[in-house]
Amino acid sequence: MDKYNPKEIEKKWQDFWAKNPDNFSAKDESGQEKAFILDMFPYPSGTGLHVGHVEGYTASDIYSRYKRMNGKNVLHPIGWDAFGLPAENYAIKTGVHPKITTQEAVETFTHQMNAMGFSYDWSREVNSSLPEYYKWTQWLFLLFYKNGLAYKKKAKVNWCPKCQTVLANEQAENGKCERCESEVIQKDLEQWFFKITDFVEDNGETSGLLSGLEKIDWPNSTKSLQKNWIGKSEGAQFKMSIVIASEAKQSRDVEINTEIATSLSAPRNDMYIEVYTTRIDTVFGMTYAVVAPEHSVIKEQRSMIKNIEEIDAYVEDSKKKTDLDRMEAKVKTGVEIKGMKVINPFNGEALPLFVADYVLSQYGTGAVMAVPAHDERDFEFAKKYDLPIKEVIMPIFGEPHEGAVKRETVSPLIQRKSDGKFLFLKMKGELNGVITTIIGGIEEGESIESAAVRETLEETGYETKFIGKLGEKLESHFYAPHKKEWRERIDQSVVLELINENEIQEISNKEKDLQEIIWLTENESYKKLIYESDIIRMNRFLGKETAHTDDGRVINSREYSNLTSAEAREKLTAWLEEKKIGQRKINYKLRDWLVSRQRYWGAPIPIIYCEKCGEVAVPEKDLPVVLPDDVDFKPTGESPLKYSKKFQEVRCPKCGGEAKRESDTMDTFVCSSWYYLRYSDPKNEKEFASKEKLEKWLPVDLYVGGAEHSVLHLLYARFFTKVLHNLGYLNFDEPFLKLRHQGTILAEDGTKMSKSKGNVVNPDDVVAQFGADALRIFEMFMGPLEDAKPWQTKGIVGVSRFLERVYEHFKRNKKGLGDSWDEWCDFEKWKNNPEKGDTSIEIKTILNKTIKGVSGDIENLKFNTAISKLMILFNTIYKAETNKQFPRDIRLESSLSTFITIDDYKKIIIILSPFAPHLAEELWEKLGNSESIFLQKWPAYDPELIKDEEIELIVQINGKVRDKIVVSADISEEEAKKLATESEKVKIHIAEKEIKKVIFVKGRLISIVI
RNA sequence: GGGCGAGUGGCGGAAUUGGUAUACGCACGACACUUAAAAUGUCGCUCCGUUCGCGGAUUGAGGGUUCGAGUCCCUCCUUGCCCACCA
Repeated sequence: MDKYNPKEIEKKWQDFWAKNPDNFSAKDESGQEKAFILDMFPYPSGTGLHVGHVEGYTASDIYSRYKRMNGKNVLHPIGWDAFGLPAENYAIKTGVHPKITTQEAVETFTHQMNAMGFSYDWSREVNSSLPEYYKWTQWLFLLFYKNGLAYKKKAKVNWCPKCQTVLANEQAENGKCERCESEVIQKDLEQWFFKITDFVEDNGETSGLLSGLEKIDWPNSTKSLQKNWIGKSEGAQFKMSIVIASEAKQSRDVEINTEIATSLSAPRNDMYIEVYTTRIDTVFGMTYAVVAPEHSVIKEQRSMIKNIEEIDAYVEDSKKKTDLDRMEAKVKTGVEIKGMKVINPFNGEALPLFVADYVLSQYGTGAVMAVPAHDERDFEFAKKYDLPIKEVIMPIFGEPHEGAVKRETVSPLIQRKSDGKFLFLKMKGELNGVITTIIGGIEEGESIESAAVRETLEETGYETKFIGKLGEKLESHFYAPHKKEWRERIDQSVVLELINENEIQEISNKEKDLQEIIWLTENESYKKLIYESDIIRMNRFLGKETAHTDDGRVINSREYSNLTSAEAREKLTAWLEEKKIGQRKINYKLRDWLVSRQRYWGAPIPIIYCEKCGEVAVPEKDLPVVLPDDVDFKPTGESPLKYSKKFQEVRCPKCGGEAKRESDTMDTFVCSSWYYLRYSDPKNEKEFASKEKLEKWLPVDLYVGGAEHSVLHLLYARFFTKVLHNLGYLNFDEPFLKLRHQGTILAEDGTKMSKSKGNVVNPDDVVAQFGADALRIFEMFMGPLEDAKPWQTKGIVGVSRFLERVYEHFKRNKKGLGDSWDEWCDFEKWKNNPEKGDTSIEIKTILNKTIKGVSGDIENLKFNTAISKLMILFNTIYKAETNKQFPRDIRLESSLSTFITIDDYKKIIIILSPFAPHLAEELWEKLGNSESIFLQKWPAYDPELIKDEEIELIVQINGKVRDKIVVSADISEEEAKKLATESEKVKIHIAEKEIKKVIFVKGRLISIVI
């Protein structure tokens, strides 16, 4: 037997698995418990598989093999997300048909996947670009259409001038095309949409896209990305009447204007704008209002607008701007609409109205109330145009508020008796004749300007009050109890500064005076609740010149003053509803999904336009609408399908008259939104999948794929599942119960791998050099599955050496010194060796521990630690056997003490097998087995054997490790204490001191406090 | 600007979820085998000190809770990813 030769071994077993596909196929008929383990199906690109693919696929492969060996009926399929722009763009450049490039890429991918030893069930392979697949994509489109969930609408859409197609909002990142980076422009076009917004909230029995997140095991980051994308916000929408500017001036009186405002409910006044806000509690701070350039008020009230030319010019100007321009504009721009004012219905104030493109037309009502004191954008705008800023929210200090962090104890210095009202202020100056620093509190409700700090000095009996502003000399006053009045003190000068907790600590170390003063006022109370975030909030409130946007207590708001923000929102909204001026309103950032594309390489939308009958669905019997082959790909702004006569010209299915086909195709995300369902029944010609098989295999138990799909694919797939659940086709409403992302594999220097940098690692090269088993193990060993990890070319030799050693060790464990494998491996002798008896206890223990550990690690997808445990197992055995060096026969003799029975040896090979399937099959065969190792049962561990009889008890003194003593594992506390105190090392440290306390943690440590 | 993570040796990373920090691997060093090198094997490898027994420090910095903190709490710093005028 020769050296470990992965090339030979791997080829051999890949051929074997290809000839025995049943080993890995999912059994429709089996009564065993199912496990659906799914990889995100790849886009078969011309560049082939990259190391990132290999990472995710290896993880799911290990998991699948493990589950099969644990008696699960595993469905582990693969397929191709084969439609898409790159193939079409390549066709435009070279004239090679996408069908051909895609087919070639699929072959390359298939070849590479087999070369990695992935145990897919190839009998269930799907390809979204084949008619037998997209027939059902079209069928699903029609299902949506018939249920009012697919509709056509003229819409302002993101248009990529380079790709010559419409993009979904999700694909127009930062105003740039996701694929080609060109700037996206806005176009008005007839487009198809899916009503994804109908499924944000629960819909009958079907959980919504939001609430459904709560019941699935997904990474939190992915859940929160989806939540943010949906962007739910709860607020109020209300009408503000528009009045002629000159009239508004006369009616300052609140009563009158409130009447005008409330009279909006009457039909005689339809002059109003409607605004949406989540901060109705700040409504009394409104000092102007803003509409988006696209807002209808500009078109409808032209006669009222005095500066209409100026407004038109501004609107024209912002129309020209792309979304990118608008976003990148550092300074907000806008123009006042002269000649009209809007009335704040709450106080009747007439306020100026602006048009500005910092307001988005697509969100809410396209109009907002502006509260510069409490909104950063409004603040910025108000500063620029010199508009008034009116504060109506006061932060709350020293009181529980949203986001407050409760802390039960604080250091003595800032434990002050002041009824929970804290503001950390440092007063530095002369106090009672001594230069000193004190830390003071502020009464709730007092603003910093009126009463800065109150301090009671108990030794004088006088309460002292300092009045002034931060950074300035304060006036100090004292309260004379006998006169019951405040008097000014002139003998002290104190400067007030804001400080944070760290500084308080520093002061405590440096200034003893301070401590004394504080202690004088302090000694009754050591424990107090304070709120850490107060310091930050206070800094923000006092420090920067900026809007402060936190909730707080409402001020300057008539009868609503003194309410908290939350209370005020409730009451103000109720008032709006009562007066019929407005109502509660929930808005979402998520908009309906634009699914039509003016492209060739996608599934045609199965709709026919007839002059008589209008829009007609293609009848089910006519599906699929096949994509024609003879098409000119050159983009024109319209779908290439428009120019295929054969495709275009069609009879109306209703009236038989002349008609035309819809020439748009579907977004590829439509194809990938349901492919996981198809795996359950991939050959079905009558249904997208039979109900019975869907119920057998779905939902997906584990889904592994890149985090870049956190929003698009994963949201759309959930939407599809919810629709199908809602319509009674599925008995589950979340498709993927457990989701894990593989982390990005970075280049060696920690940057992203990219073709342009030339630092892409090609898995083929690694396989050629080290073998697939080595690459699999290496990628799993690099670190946690979900972390981003840099590639380390040198690191792979470590796992390669490990595999070599496994192979070498296998050889060495055999009897005989001949050269041929048969002579090396006298298994009969090994099996029945009467002198050897059982596996040595040390090896048995570590083997059982490893079985337990590796099993647990695979369950938790912690492959890096699983591999390290396997390495430890082999190192232990190997080391024990090689503790004597050459000559070889002595070494073999020495292995007597580490003898392993053939049954235990089998267990070792089995637990290695999911990681290194080729090597494991090879060794398994060499052990004389004819059946594949992957048909074997995963070994169970013996719980008796993993218990340690003796442990190393750690002895700590005052938290420091001072000794380690070997004791029996179930040692009692008394015994442990006795043994510990008898230890010489411990005696030295205890010396004469008294033992105050002993903490005993069974089986682990004993901690002595002196 | 907002959201979510992460900071542990020269490097990738481990740590039973509050109980021996640095497992496993890479790189590095010494030795063995060799004419030599590679390969392989054995030993060493956080830092500082050391009389070679051991002592001290250490998980981005500072503070807190605890008998005990990489792990929990607070502040600050650095960094990654995603979102970004959504009222």
